[in-house]
Amino acid sequence: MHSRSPSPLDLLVRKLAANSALSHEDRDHVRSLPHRLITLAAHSYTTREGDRPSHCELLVSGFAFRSKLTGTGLRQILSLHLPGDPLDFQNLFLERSDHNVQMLTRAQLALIPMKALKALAMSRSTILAAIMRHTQIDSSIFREWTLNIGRRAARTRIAHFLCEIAYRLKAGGLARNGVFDLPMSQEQIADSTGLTTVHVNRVLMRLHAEGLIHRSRRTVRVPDFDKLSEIGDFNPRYLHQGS
Amino acid sequence: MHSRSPSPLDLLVRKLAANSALSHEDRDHVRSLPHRLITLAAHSYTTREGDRPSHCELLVSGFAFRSKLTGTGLRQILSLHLPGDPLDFQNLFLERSDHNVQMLTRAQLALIPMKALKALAMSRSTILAAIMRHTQIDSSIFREWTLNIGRRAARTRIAHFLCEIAYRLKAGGLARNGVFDLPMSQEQIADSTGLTTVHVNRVLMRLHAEGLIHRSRRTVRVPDFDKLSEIGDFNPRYLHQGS
DNA sequence: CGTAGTGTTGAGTCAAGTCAATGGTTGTGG
DNA sequence: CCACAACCATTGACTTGACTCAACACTACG
Repeated sequence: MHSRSPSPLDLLVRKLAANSALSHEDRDHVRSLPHRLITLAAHSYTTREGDRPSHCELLVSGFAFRSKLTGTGLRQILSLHLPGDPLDFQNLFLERSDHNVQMLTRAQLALIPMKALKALAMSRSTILAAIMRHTQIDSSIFREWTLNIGRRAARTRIAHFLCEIAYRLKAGGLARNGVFDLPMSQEQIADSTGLTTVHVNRVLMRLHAEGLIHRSRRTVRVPDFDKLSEIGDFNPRYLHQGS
Repeated sequence: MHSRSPSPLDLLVRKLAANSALSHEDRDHVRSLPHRLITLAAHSYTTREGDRPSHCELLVSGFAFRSKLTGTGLRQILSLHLPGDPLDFQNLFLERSDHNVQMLTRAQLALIPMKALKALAMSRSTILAAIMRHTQIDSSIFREWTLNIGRRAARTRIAHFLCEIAYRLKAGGLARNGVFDLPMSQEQIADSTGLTTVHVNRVLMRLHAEGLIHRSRRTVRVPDFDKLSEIGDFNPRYLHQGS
């Protein structure tokens, strides 16, 4: 075993190995995928609906999201991506993207040529399985969002949304003592929850007044996660962590 | 090449081969998967949230759907499955199901032991890739539903829903001249679109009065698909057919 | 210090929900 | 074949959660 220099691809290895068993050999193969690092400004797109993606993107730092637009231009945010998340596995076997991928903040991405990733995946089925498992967890989150948007009242819906972010950030080591960064405007929260900006503001104000959340700028503190979970009808089962 | 007797697994072969290139050898392997046929009554479950699925299910005849419930018992239907659709690829690499799978009508299922399917998929990466592609199309449909429920008005939403079903049924050879079976109660349509039964009824009545749809029992006729598509903001791109 | 993006608030409206009753359909068992 | 039960569709009257419109305040940043 020779020593290796740390690489952004370690993030990908960690992500895949967290949910699937990967041999040392598999890990080495992932780590030696060709890639290059780029930095993007907040709001910039990496993929637009209709694009033929040529690279698979790994979010090294910063936040990103996926979205779709209606014919009249209304936006729905479909998912949120935290540092360390791969962004494009959902498109791996589709010719054209059916949604947009956009940065929420300034972000660093590792770009892995789709061809190389696909070739590796096709030659090592454990890696393909690990990727598939990751996309299936992604899909489970889509399903929970559908339930959230379709069947929960605004207050519950927003509480649920906050719980998910808090939980995922904590799992990724990005939250301490219930304090975390949520670099989203209220408009973006509205587009994530199927509500309007004004209504999101009112609900947040009320949650704040009730002491369920504390906000200053883009930092949120949740003093009692269990209480917020109850209000948000949140159960992390759908995130398929551990097990 | 020897002759083969027709089998329910031909449906699976057709489904997978429709979207991915599979060799004759691959097809033969899929066709020779172990399986057994069962018949289920309308409304029966094959999977419940929390279950550890042991079989992968292929819908041979009849209709099925996936759903989740909120803590207070409200239901959201997440997807609809037509004859020929596989039902459980979404759970292939997850230990526990995060949603329910339920029959809409009396239905025939082919049950394929998960182990056998997984073993085949792991030994032939083209097959795993075909399965993955299928689940990714599934996910694309989840995303469109999220947009539909989150950002479109009731009338548009229901029109969109009807267009999707009509389109998919037609693609599967299950609609003629814009006439097709929609074996769903208005309550089920409501749970699919994030609306209430009463409101679904009013919208359907209005669409009917405007001549955009004709209904009798569980049969629907769409005289002008393009017009309904326009009202429903429907574009079949997200179904990733052909290409 | 101006400009653009956000956040906050009030007043008024409306799409969709709630509640409740009626009638129609389907299926089943006697 | 009828009668009952269970489910489903339809409608009216009323309510409300969320939206719209329109100000105004705050913050960040060149």
